[in-house]
Amino acid sequence: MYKIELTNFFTYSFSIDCLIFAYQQGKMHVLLIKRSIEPYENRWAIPGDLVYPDEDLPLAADRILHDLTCLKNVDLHQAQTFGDPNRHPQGRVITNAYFALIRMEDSQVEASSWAEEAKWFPVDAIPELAFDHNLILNSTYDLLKQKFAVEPICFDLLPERFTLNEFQQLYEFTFEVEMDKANFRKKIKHIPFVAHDEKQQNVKHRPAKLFSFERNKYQLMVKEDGYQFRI
Amino acid sequence: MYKIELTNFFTYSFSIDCLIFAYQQGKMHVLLIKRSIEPYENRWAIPGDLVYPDEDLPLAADRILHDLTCLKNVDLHQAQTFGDPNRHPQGRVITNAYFALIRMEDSQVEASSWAEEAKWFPVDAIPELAFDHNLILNSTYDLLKQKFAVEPICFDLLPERFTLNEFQQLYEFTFEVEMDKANFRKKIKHIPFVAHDEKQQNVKHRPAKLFSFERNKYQLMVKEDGYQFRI
DNA sequence: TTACTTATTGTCAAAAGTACAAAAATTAAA
DNA sequence: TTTAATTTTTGTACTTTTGACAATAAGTAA
Repeated sequence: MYKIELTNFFTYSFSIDCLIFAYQQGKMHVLLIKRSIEPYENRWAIPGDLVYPDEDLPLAADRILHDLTCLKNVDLHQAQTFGDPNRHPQGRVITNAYFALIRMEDSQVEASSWAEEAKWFPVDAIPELAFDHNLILNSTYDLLKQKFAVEPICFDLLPERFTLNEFQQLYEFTFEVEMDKANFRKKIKHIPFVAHDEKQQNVKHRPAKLFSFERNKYQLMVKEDGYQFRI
Repeated sequence: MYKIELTNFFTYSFSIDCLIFAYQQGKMHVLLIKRSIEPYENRWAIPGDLVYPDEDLPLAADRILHDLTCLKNVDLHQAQTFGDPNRHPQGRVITNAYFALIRMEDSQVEASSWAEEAKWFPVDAIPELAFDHNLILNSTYDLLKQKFAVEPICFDLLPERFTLNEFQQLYEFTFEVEMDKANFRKKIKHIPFVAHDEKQQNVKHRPAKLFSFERNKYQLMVKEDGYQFRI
């Protein structure tokens, strides 16, 4: 009985949109695709598609991202859900945003399926997108910046080995502040880094030491000492 | 053409679950209802129901909460979305959690519609709930604690006028720490409070001064000085 | 060798945090 | 009315962190 009522509500569909961010040349970028289908044909959009009726959300997010951009093994985090009844011109589609942070140079992006083209855009120069995708992008980017301060996700954007200056530049860009180098180093003293013997190459000045974020140690610190990452 | 394809995906329904928290007698509580319908008849559950085909999510959250518990004018915040294909025994129902913080004594709760009963449970003594509601409750409570540290939402739990000690107790409960009274007061110096002339009543010792959180001033500080609430 | 550039470390004062103590305001009992 | 008891509120001395700025170190290029 109730089951019959339930089917009355089968008038939505549900999609996932994947916001892939990368930091390159001092700017944050986001990966967009050009739609080759209606609606909004030829418009730039966040890669996203409908979830299969029997598909779990995290798996759907992986599949959809791979279908459209060929990206694999990306660590997607759930963000907000957008459900304005009029957000899709052809019916009710509620969509759940997921985001991930990646290193552009380590990732092979290739448009596929109904994505005609895939391209990185600086977040401060986004064209008018399909659907409510500008809203989704802005909200998710804000959420991202909030998470930056309390979870060590920013290291997904940096090379595996980075200089403290690269880290500082990312920090300054994200929080829109400037900091003294010496003071920044004091501020991050508590973060578990490995210092490598290796140094920066091909610079015409004193090369900086390379560091890595020590994820294992971080997880241990969280578990054992209740460590709270905060920058 | 695409439209026809889209209807193939009309095999979900979408619901909203409302997690209402209140702090009473040194403990956090959450409002649950007893289901009078299948599935999970007679089980305790988070108040939630299906979203109408044409209804926006925030409005649906308000309506559903009111339908089941008679609560009105509650400030609901969006939380996570749960979409395990098997979470509902009668079909695919993706659900979006919303949460709110309220003062128990200011709120008239009354079970209504298919809710047979509505009752407050301490979060550390939750029975086995319908569907995946234990998971939803735990995840949302964790999220709540995270938000506590960076948004001034905890004042929704306190009386309009509260003593600094009441505030401290809520703080200590939430973050599971103990603090020296004097030091706590220094820590919160930056938060915009109004000190009232009024004092605590009916205590058999020196009565404490009453304070209120100054929301207007807070919003101004955020806007003008980029103030970041952090405790 | 020297000039130049950026990395890294150090210093000192101010601000914030920590541990503990003292003073103040109220009730209840002597 | 005084005193004890209780809790609020303020103060103090010490430690740690932060912020502004200077000094030193390690490279490149001429």
